[in-house]
Amino acid sequence: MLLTNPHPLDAEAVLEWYDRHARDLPWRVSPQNRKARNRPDPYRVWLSEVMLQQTTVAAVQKYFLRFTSLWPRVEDLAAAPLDAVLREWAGLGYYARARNLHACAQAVVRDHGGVFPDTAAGLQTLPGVGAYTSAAIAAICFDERIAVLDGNLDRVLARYYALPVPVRDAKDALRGALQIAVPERAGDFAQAMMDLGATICAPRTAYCLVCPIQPGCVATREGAPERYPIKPEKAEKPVRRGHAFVMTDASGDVYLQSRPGKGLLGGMTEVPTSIWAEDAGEPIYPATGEWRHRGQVVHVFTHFRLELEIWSVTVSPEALDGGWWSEPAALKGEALPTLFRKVLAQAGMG
DNA sequence: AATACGGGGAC
DNA sequence: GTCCCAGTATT
Repeated sequence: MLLTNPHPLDAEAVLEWYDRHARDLPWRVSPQNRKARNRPDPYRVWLSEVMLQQTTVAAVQKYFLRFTSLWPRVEDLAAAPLDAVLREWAGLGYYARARNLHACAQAVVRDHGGVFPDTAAGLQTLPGVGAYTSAAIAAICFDERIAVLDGNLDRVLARYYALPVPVRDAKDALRGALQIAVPERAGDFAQAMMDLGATICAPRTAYCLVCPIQPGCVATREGAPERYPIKPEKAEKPVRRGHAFVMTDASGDVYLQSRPGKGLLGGMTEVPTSIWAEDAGEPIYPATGEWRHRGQVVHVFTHFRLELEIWSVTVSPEALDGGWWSEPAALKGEALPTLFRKVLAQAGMG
């Protein structure tokens, strides 16, 4: 893919805009503060970047504050039990991130003396740190002059070059075009471009009149910047169906168990369910008792839609093994993903 | 090159 | 309802 815009990306204009309009975020060092030679803590930047993978700033903030309060340094996180990390990550989604986060903290402590590598190449060897995150940390923490290409930049550059194909078919070309533009203030530039994408060149609306790179933007000149990026058509989500079983004992405690360590919701806590398939089939109750149907929970994952029939019962706790009984007041602290919080709420244990 | 992998915020 | 978000690992 050849990018034909004759106007190079104007990094100076972007930085000038950023100096006046940078977002104030808990993991960020302001451009004014950076000019006083202050750089952010790589641990905090890494933690924020992992949390922000496919996740909005709004959703991340309270998790970031909680994690840094519980575990202020990478050694603290490395020393924590994985279960504790999963409990705190519950609700944020993409739970492989939490498992990799913990493994990464331990790798930094064990293999790097508690100090994060200071290059993108070194960072990318760590668990859960890929092309984007390694570049972001290297630029933001160490001003490595490297292209930091995330979903925001995909959109900004697709518009700037009026990219006629889906971004995934021109990733290398976009990275190359961006790389050439990276200035000495690489960290501020990376954050500036992401702020630009989040606030000016937004997905549904582009506020071109206030955009610092509007003069070179081909999509703006064409008159319909929101037309870009070109989207590949998305496949229809299949539906899976099943049953979920909420058991309480005489004292009102709820039966919980752990999911397998990998795969969907890996390592997280659940109530027993049937297999999930195209047909729910008849419920096979995990214990005998007077089961009551409590309606349905619908939950949409990235690649399928799940419809669970909810059943509840009061049982005596003998014939169950492998799990544990949790007091209702303790449910908030369990590693329950949103799906199973919805299931418990539907069963009256919310 | 495709696919698996969550959840919620903003409209 | 829809869109899509500071992506990575696996196949």
